[in-house]
Amino acid sequence: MVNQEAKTPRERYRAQVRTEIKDRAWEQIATAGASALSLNAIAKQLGMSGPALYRYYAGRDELITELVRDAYRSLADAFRAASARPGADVSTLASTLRTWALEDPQRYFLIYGTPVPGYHAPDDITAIASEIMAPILDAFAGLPSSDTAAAFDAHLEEHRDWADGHPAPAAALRRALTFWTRLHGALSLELAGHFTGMGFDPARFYAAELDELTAPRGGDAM
Amino acid sequence: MVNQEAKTPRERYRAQVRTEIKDRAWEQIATAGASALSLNAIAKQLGMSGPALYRYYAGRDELITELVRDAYRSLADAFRAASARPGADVSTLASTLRTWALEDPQRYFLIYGTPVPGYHAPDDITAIASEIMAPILDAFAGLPSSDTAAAFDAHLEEHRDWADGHPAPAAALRRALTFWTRLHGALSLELAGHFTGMGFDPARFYAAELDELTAPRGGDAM
DNA sequence: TCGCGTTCGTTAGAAGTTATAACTCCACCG
DNA sequence: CGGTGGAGTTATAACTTCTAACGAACGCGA
Repeated sequence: MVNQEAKTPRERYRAQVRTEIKDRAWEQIATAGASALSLNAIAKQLGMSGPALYRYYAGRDELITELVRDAYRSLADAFRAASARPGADVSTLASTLRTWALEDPQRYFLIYGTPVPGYHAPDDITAIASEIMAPILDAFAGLPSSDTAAAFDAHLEEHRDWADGHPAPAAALRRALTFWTRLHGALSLELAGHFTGMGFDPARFYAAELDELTAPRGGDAM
Repeated sequence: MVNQEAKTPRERYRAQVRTEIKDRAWEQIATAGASALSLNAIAKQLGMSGPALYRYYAGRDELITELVRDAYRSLADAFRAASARPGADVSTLASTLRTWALEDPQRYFLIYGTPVPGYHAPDDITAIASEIMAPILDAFAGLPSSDTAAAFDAHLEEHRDWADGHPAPAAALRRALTFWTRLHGALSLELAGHFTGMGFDPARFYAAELDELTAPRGGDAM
């Protein structure tokens, strides 16, 4: 989307049709979920019939993989932009995540939802996934932390490869990890509709979870 | 499964075939996920061809709904059994949840995974869902709690319908809620494979999260 | 014990889906 | 201005869910 360096008119056209296909795919996914995505329906919407689409994507899997890649990149970009804002902190990231998720729940589930047992994401996608972790680590590395050594911190100190050379202490790593998992827990259950009918406000619960995530504790200060 | 009161031989046979169908469906779901569930394949495995299956289930949706119901009931039963064990506490429930989830990840995702946008679960299923909450509420109601009033607790006091008349204070309700969402966050990300390649032990992280869930805090004692 | 009706399983078929193969045709590049 | 490669087409195969119509078997009641 950024590098629109299309020299030949053919490449320009091809790129345009590809994004058009993805746009329709996102519409379908937003309304009916990823499992209901139909290449045929997309082709019809574009005015061309069926197999023409295979000139642009090798198949359903390749299209979905591309959408997953875009979703990851979108979230990574949102995080990067949010953390670049002056005065940005953990709370900024949290609200960015929630806003991004509510913007298109199915896009969120495309990343953090039910995985297909056989499928393994390509390397460049997992690279973007780790790119998402960086702003979170940054945010927690700058936060004052008076941790007592939780048992998990020591374990984490020996397995900090995923931090990708980030100089944060193990306690910050753990905080970044819990930031991720707890907010995912609250968010995915909300988006999946498991809170409907319970009455309380999901946004307040999310805020309460975030609050506990940032507030230092007394004894085992998290 | 419990009430095997099948009077007529026809009903006996019918019930047996229905469970046979569900067994094959579970096998397929465990290996290929719910989206790849094929009624035709199940019929072939049972030695009968295609449309015969519609005598037993009105369609794919009804079969999946039945599987979802069974999954909920299975988890509810596991929770009930675990909380009935002498010395059972919050940690017991947590390990029960994790064991149950690891036993069949796709069954877990059938409940807490990506929702189909249009679909709305029948009432009896949501009833079982609230039945799952009861043991958690019990466990936290019995735990000593020195909470300062978090803003969310007050909000929760006004929206405690979902607790279904449980006499636990709002603080316990919040703890039960966070128990659910945090463990779901850690568990679903693990099962979805988002921890693979990060190096650390998901079980230890799960234990650390549980630890913080049960340990009372200093200031705002959670 | 015998018949009749319910239910089961079958085949046929419609309307979808993904995906491949073969063919036409136009646009662009040299 | 011609040749080539890419775009889009139809036809086809192999799937899927699901409906309709038919036959056969099973069991209940007389």
